[in-house]
Amino acid sequence: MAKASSSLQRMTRQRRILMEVMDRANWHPTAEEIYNVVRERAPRISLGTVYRNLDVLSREGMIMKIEETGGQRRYDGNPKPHFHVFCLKCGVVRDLHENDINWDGPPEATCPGFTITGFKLVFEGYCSACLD
Amino acid sequence: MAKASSSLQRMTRQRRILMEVMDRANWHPTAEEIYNVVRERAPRISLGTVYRNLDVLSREGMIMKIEETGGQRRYDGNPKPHFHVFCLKCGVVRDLHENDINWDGPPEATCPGFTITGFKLVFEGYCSACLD
DNA sequence: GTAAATGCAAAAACTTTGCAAATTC
DNA sequence: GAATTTGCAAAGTTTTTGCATTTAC
Repeated sequence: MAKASSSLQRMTRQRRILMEVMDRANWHPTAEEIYNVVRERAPRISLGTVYRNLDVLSREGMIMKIEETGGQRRYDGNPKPHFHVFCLKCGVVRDLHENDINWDGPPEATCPGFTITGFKLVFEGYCSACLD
Repeated sequence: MAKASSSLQRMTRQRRILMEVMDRANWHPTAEEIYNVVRERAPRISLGTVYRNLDVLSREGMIMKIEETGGQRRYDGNPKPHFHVFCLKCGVVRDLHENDINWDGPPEATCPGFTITGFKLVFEGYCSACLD
């Protein structure tokens, strides 16, 4: 089994600001949107640094990466288990909490102001070839 | 509510071959991989046509688009409800069927040859602003 | 002091699009 | 014959990367 070494070795100013921004974000921004917010406090930060840190934080389980959005990837500063719903037309993403879901069989959810038509469920882990 | 008009108006040679390829695909290819297979039978097809048809077919529910893969989007020729598992390291995607999942609460799955560490659940539909 | 992280800019990767020509019904 | 679809090529988007410099510990 691969050693789970932390990738968070140095708390740089840029990383700290990014973490604070994600912690306070109450929506599901794209990397570029995050970049624009972080830039208010770290004007010289680069988009590359934002991407690198978002990768680190999501690998460390401190944020969530949402790929199933029908468009650009989005990020969620809340790492606690919860789920999402997105609009097939405009792409907006909203949170869904465990309590809003009927777990009696394949999940069903109701979300005020949303007509849900389906869901996607993807598990993740390691195949035996990659598990050393 | 928007009219659910079919986007499959003409069965072109390219579209038919693509549909046959997807129907027989027993793995989860990327658009480019599909392009390479289809090209064996339709050498002049363009990657743009592949993308356009993959979009049409997934909007029509004839194939599945898998975005939550940690990398490139992948496509699944099987439109029947089923789920996926992917390797966080090498990115391989495998199928999971309903019966392999424990639906008693938040889903748990076992998949031979796979160590599962988590899952993502995303609902889709239409927000009230987009539902006309 | 040393290794990790950044900024910059370029490149890579992926996807969409405009338009004339070809094709389907 | 009319409207859809294609091929081509270009452009658009999104993400990653190499490398010299800076920064954290």
